[in-house]
Amino acid sequence: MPELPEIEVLKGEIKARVVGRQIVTVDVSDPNVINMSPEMFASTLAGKKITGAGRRGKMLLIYLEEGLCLIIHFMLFGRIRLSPEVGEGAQVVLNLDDRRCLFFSQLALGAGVHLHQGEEIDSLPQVTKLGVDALSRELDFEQFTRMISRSKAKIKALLMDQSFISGIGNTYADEILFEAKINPERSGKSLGSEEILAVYRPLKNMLVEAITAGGAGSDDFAHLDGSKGGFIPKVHGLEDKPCLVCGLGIRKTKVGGRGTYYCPQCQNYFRRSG
DNA sequence: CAATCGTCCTGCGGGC
DNA sequence: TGCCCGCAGGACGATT
Repeated sequence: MPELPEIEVLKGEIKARVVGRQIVTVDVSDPNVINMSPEMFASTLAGKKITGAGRRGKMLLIYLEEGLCLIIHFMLFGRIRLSPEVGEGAQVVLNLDDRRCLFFSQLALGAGVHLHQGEEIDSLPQVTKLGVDALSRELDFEQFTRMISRSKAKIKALLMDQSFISGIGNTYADEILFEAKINPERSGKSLGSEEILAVYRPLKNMLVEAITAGGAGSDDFAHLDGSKGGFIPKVHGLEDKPCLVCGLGIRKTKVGGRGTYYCPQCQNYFRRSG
């Protein structure tokens, strides 16, 4: 499922390949995923030029002429694709002036393509709720330490809490904690300064590396052209596979109701690293 | 078929 | 005692 790096990759692709194009017509075959009548949606978008792209947490922004903005949340399986032909299962199709179309599919569980005025975006409830962006310079080590050490919640739950830090989902939370050698069940409060640094470093670095790699290589993410990213998880989704560091089997549990993968040896709960 | 995913919401209980 | 916070559990919908 698309997290911060995947959205960032899509944002770059929109900027490189779609900005400057004009939307000619719009087809909506699933009105559930938009936030107004299909007629209003289509007539508002028709004739508008695509002017930019952005991101808020795990949401993709597509800016248009006249201050309009599409805000897209992909949730679990949502897809966006740029192609000369509309793919199967397209729910919303933007037909562009170069005969290509930008279309969305597999939007479910409240995922959607919502049209707003650009200046409204940062007042939307789903945006105001977001905590500091994981890649923001504002989230420096001091700030991160303050936030983590104040909380009794489990570190994995904290990393995934979008109102706390935005952009990190289940996959990268597991990968960051594996890299940090910190057990996902440890509370924020229980972490010493070195341990917090051990989480902070991969938090910043891994997200950047994943963007550079073109996002996740998993089946649930694809680029605008359908190709996959190159980021391969070391623990997430790899139950019973040998840990790349110690060779012990990777274990799966639940933390905060989410499937959680970790190495019981490298991420021993009682391990103390300092 | 049932588990799963991310988000939102509700209700419970522990701890300050 | 009262309040806040963490967290479990359910709803949602489609995919594996």
